[in-house]
Amino acid sequence: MPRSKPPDFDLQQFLPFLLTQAAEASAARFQRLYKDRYGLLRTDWRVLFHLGLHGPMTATQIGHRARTHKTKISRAVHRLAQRRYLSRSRDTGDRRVEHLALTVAGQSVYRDLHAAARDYDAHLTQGFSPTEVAQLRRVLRQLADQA
Amino acid sequence: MPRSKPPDFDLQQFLPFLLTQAAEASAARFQRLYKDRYGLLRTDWRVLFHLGLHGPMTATQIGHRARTHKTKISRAVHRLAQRRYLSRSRDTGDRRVEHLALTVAGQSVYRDLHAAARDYDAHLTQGFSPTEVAQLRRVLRQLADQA
DNA sequence: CGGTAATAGTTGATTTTGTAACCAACAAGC
DNA sequence: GCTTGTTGGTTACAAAATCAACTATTACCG
Repeated sequence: MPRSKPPDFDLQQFLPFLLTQAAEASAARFQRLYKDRYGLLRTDWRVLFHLGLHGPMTATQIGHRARTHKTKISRAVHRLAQRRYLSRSRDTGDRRVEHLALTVAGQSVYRDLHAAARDYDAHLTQGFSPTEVAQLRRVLRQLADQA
Repeated sequence: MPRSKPPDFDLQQFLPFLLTQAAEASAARFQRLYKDRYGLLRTDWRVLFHLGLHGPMTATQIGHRARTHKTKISRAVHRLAQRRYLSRSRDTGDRRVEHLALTVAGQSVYRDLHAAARDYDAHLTQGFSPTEVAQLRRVLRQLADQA
């Protein structure tokens, strides 16, 4: 008895599956950069990037922007502080809040990875037209935002 | 001293970041279906789907198609077999390989989730033109394949 | 044959994540 | 002031992912 394959649904075309595969493939190669060079985890470089791009922030602010759970942020901050890539300082007004900022060492790591990220993004989008790329980013953002 | 923000690189536009966010957002809502209804893990439903779509396969074949590590597959197969969603049978020619096939119960789960996946995919792509969607899938596949 | 290498699949140890509970500081209402 | 609720952040414990090592079987090759 032959198996019926509905022609209107292919797993390889299923968006969550496809998105995950594209995300994992592209993230895997970028990971080698921050992992091999600096022993960072994914959340670590995200925190690093946020601080590098936007300047001093609090853990909650980073978590909000990066859509990352606060425990993950907390542990990443801990690791980065341990390596002296960032410094923590209590807010004088609200003593629950901690302001995070990159140290000189952290800034140097950030600059290196920032350049690497820019190159890698250019490499990834190579082979597609600027229009395609712009549209891709727009659609992806929309998919990410429709919570 | 004000911080210099290179205008040519925004983390929110960085492809691996954007892809991961879109993937996580879309996967998270689909997860509720297989997790809440059947207590399945992500790899579980992937194995289930592969068997449902392509008929009996071996663990290695599934892992290859789904780009999933063999230990993940092995444990997913174990869970599915435990729940009697699939049956395992040794190959008579090569006694290392095991042929996996959905049981009647497994097929029923598969059909339910298959329909849900189809609906969900339609829901996700709603709001985009067919051209946009086709292009999106094409680009994603290319990104996923450039190992 | 006999030995080495390759393949299918599993298991165990270590790392990382997820979930919930938690502490400390603040805010609001009475 | 006191109680109740909220927020920023950490910690504990369970679930899951990762990586390496392992068994069993087959393939290759002298």
